[in-house]
Amino acid sequence: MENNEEKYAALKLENQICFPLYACSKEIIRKYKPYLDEIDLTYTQYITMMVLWEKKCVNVKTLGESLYLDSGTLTPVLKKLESKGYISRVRSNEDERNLVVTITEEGEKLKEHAVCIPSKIGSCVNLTAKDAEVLYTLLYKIIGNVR
Amino acid sequence: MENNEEKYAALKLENQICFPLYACSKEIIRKYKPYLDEIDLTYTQYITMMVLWEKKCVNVKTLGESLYLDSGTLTPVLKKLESKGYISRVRSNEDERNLVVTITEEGEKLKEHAVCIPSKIGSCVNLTAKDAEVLYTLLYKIIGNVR
DNA sequence: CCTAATATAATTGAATACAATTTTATTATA
DNA sequence: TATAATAAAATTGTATTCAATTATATTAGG
Repeated sequence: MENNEEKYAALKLENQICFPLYACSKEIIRKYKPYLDEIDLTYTQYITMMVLWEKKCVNVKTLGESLYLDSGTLTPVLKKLESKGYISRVRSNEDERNLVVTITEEGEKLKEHAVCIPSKIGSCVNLTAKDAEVLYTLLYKIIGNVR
Repeated sequence: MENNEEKYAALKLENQICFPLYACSKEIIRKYKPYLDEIDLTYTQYITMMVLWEKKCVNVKTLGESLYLDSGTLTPVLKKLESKGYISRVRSNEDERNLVVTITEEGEKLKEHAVCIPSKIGSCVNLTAKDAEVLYTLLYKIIGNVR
């Protein structure tokens, strides 16, 4: 009977690796909320803007590959960002299937108000540079393995 | 002008620690899907059952503390699990504010069909024992820091 | 004892997230 | 060229997720 105690050990929450990933992700995103509220963005809108602050212009497919999100998630996010005036959504002339997302002047300005956010989150997460690097490497290793 | 190249470095997706956490969590949960489909559970229902497989009986507040979820998320999940016959939901006699969730015989049986899942996910995530331990420790360190 | 404060779930509303399907456009092939 | 195959977004439906509010129960303080 005593080996029954171990038979289901792998099903215990404390022995999961995905659960703390899931919990950690949610808890950090929760920490973003007050800062993102100040610039009226959700976390999903924020990471979308990150891509656009860097690339200026991107189609939905490429954006989805960058963010690991599909058009089912991105379409409403992009429509919302468009309604806020931060991006434009225009079909490509070369290939009408492609929707080209371009950052606006307003969207560029928002970057100034967002630039202080990463350090605030960083001090809250509070890892050493070494730990952060180890974590970063492990996470992308997993993403590579899983996909 | 060249220091402008660095001014916004912290806003690049590649310099985030939360984004790979978020992406990694989602991608692993996606990997669970075919296995969870076989036992007709979603990931949220699965981690809820994990707590119940271990504790048999728990109130919503304690469950929420275990899973980092509130009643707004848990109430519909628990109603769904009840409709599937895996749990019962009964108000506590001692304190009518508390809803006591108890696993049923059917819920116990489900454990047998779930016990093979962790190893399948583990081989897909494919970390060494050492890496998994490092990751685990870092994640719970962050959760501790953030909360 | 009575009322204010607190505690616990449930409800509501907005925003994801994703699988599956549909629509439209482009490309490949018979 | 005509049609089949493929590709990109959008749509649909289900299930989270969470902040804020509400409803009900319990506890504490006067």
